[in-house]
Amino acid sequence: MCCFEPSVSTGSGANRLRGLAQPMDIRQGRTVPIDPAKDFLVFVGSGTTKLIASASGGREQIVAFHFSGELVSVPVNAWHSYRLSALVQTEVLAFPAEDFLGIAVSEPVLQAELLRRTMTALHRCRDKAVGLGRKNAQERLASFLVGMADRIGIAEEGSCTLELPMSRRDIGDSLGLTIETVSRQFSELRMTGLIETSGRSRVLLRDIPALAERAGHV
Amino acid sequence: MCCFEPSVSTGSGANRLRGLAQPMDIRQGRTVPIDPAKDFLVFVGSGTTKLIASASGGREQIVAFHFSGELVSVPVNAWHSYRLSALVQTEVLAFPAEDFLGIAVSEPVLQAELLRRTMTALHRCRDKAVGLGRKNAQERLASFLVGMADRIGIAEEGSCTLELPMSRRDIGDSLGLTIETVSRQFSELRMTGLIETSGRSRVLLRDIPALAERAGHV
DNA sequence: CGTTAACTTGAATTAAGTCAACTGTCGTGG
DNA sequence: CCACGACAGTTGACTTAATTCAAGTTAACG
Repeated sequence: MCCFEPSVSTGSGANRLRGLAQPMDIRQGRTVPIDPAKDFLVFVGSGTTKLIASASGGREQIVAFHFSGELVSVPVNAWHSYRLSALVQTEVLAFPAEDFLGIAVSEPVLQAELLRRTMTALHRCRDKAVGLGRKNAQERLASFLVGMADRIGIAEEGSCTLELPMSRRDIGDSLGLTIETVSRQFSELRMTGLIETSGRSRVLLRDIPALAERAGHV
Repeated sequence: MCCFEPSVSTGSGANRLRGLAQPMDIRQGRTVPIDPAKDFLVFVGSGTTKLIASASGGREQIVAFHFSGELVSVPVNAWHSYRLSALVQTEVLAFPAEDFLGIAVSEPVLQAELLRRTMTALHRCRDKAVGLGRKNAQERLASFLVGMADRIGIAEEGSCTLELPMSRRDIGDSLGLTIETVSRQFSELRMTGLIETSGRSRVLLRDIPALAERAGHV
């Protein structure tokens, strides 16, 4: 459970935190059931989740993916309605944000960790916004792959293997593209030899610097 | 200087914070000069700023606007290069993020405020990502106007006046659109009677609920 | 009052979306 | 272990929203 767990499991605030949230098992494809009346902070103990925003007209945008040990802020009073959904069998702890923050005030180390994570999420979200606002389909997919390599890639000599837990639809919903466009861009990258794929979920990144170049990362 | 100033100006950490940053006056159109080797936290004392990300090919995406009393996190180790630029004559305090956070650990109230603000920024950024990923030009502009009304609008009976400090280019760079498309959408909204404009910067929002509807806010 | 840069409008182009048909993968049950 | 069915993914042809390029207008400042 990564670097967050120590803060949770020690100190006087830890017991108070435990009282706030029951551990929950979320089955693949299910939404984390949270009270729609307040903001939540959800800790992903194991598994993978996606944070989905719904706009009008049934359009959905995946705002972030989360892996074991990560913490997600799920807002409720926003312009769009958000929900957190499990990509695989996932264990979570869902804390009402206000209660969590109340406890964190008296636990500076916990609060500092929370702040650090929130800033990381903010910086990721900004980089994502740049991609959505100013990049073409090819750059978006390249950027996505490089980003995933960073988080869940298994490095090999000069290359990197990815086992993607999300479907092409999820990738499209994350990149602001249709499933068809994502597919075409996969084919394109395959054609140029930058990646290889096998089955639906395995991707081999053959040259990450070249992919980052193609992603338009400055 | 809003609700952040009290935290800065009282307590033992306040003096330490003051030692970290000289107040700076940034002239219209100039970039806040910060050491490109480390992350910064910039407090906007008065004025307005834009946080710009540069992707390859000279493309720019404005990631956020900031008004008096707000705090901006300017990252350096990200996929894109960021800079903070003044839309009008602006006073700022620029803190090296690491130093600021070091002091904040021993000032729970300051840290809590910082956390609260960072979460607000994250939630705004997510809503923005939804717009960039899944909305058409009309919805994006409507969303922008409603958002600005929320932050700097002068409410009147049933309507709201905006004095926009940013150009059409800035709006385009913020919405992931070209200046021409922004202009056409302004005309469109004018035509349908949802807004009136006078001069380059004044906008009258005649029906905010209708605009929010058109913005695709759920 | 004149100049200049910001903004607007129009016509042609293009990247991505849509619609439709086809193919491959993977889990199930014979 | 293999065959089948269902669904995920791919590919192609056509459409469309937004961009690009170009030519006016208008607002703001000296």
